[in-house]
Amino acid sequence: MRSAAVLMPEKKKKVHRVTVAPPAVADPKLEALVREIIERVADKWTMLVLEVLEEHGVVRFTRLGELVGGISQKMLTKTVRQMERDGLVTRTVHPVIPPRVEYQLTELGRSLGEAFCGVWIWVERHGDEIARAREAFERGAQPRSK
Amino acid sequence: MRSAAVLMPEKKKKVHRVTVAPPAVADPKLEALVREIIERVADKWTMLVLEVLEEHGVVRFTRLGELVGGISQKMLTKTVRQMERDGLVTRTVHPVIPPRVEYQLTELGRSLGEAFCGVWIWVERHGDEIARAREAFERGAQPRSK
DNA sequence: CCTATCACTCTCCTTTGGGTAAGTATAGAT
DNA sequence: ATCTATACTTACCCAAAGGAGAGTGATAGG
Repeated sequence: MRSAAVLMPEKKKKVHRVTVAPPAVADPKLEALVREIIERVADKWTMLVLEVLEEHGVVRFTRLGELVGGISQKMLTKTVRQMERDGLVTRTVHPVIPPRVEYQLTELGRSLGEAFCGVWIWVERHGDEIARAREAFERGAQPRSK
Repeated sequence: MRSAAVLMPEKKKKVHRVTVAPPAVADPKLEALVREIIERVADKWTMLVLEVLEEHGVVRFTRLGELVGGISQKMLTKTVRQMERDGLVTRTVHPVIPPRVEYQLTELGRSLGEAFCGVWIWVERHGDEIARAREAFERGAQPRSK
């Protein structure tokens, strides 16, 4: 707000340091892989579909959507295709007249589901603690700086 | 592409069924809570910050960014604030001159980190299988419909 | 005086996520 | 002839995610 730059046109430059935090990693290529998988798997819909398929076995498209709940056909298709591509589910098309497509987890998918099991349990067990922490935080209204 | 609707202006209506998949849930209110927590926690940055804090203990802002890698200050601040709000981390401000702020997991945060442990292990163990499945999928080039 | 440091915040802008609605193909039922 | 059901795809559109980069405030050190 205080016209400062106008007074000294070609000076500063400042460089200002990058905003993205560079190296500091221990294992570059393994890290990159892990990073990518995490990004793919740490997705709301993927986790939800995974859970549904884990406890319902073989499910067809529309039913899968109902079980997941609140997902649009578009996102369901996209999620399931991605999971197929990643080898987490199999997609079986029965060439009958009203089309019938069935999805189910592969061995790989099932193992991922099991790995997530701990998280589901955690959520069921500690979910309310988060709710309480959030309320307390809002109430306390953090006197951060200023 | 073939002007069909113009020929019969006020007829069909079709309703076309909703696109979002309604009820079909077993436990509405618990489901909603779980859903919300999952959405909050199944986030790339949250998972990454959680892991870094889990294995480095107490870390300050810039260092945390470097350890996570590839995160912008903006996202780091946001992620960490949210985690603080949810009671997963504590934020300690030391009122010294170049500011010094330290982050560390709470007991709750640590337990979540442990719950995710299974997923980290899974990724390390099966990550390459996903990579291979993906290649195979691309190569196979799915002859779906058409 | 200038500069650097830290932990942010703010603005600007592009990319992605994701919902809605409609279209498609096909066969059997009405 | 029209309707229905299934599993999609496509087009349109808006909102949120998230990067780039500059600004801030206080102070110690050159």
